[in-house]
Amino acid sequence: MPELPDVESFRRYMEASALKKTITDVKANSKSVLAGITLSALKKKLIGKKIKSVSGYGKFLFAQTNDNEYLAMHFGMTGFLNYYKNKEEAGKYIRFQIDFENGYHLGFDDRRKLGHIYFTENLKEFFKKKKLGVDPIRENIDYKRFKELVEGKKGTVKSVFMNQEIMAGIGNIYSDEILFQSKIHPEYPFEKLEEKDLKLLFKKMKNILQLAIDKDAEPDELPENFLLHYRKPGKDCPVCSGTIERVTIGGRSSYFCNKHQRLVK
DNA sequence: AATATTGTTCAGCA
DNA sequence: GTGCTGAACAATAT
Repeated sequence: MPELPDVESFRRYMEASALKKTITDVKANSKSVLAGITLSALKKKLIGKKIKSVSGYGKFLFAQTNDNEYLAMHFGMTGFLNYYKNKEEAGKYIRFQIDFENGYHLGFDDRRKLGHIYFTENLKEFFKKKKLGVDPIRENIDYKRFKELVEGKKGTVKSVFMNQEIMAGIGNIYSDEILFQSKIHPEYPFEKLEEKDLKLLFKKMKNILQLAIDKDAEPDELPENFLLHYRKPGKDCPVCSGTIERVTIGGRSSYFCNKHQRLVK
């Protein structure tokens, strides 16, 4: 589930496994996995180098080399990392792989091939090119900053939270969760929100993302009454007597409670 | 067998 | 310029 909390767990995983080891080879098994760089160019950038640090921003993960350049990863819908030694431990859908001097490999596993690998010399430039908005967690934004970011935004509440150009990192699952816990319908017009709604949304956004990060983005570790355990039409709402319904926004399924998330106030 | 899926991007349209 | 919709990308899982 590669939204912000998931990417943060990948960051820790990579930090714990792939740091400070000399890279001996780089492989790409899928035509579409590399974006904006060829395999031969990437090899020149990585072989013989080490990863110095790993950082996250929005749904991107960045591995900084000792040349102060960055391998950037976006995990699409089904991507994750797998550090392993023996072939038997390799994931089923490894699209990209880094080999280390110690005989271990870091695999980029991505069943649906919607993830991409980039390389950049400059993070700021990369953010700009990707039109990446502010990461609410990594920048630890306060309410004032949040208000500035969403000032004047139109469209549905859900689409504003999903829009990576406004704030980076929140996807379908966590935007639904934030709205569910804030008791706001996903199709409610953003511009009609009152100050108290905005305050609640901000608070829930911070709380939910931080809790998910603390729990390593493991759904089983998150509270039983979170919507993410009930993403199916007809399920009983875990916090009231309502029923979970589904509506399509921006081509994605939004789940919400038909009783405590009202479209008309 | 039909339908749904954690993401991004782009064309077309109002 | 804004926002919405659908399609494309791709491969399962239920």
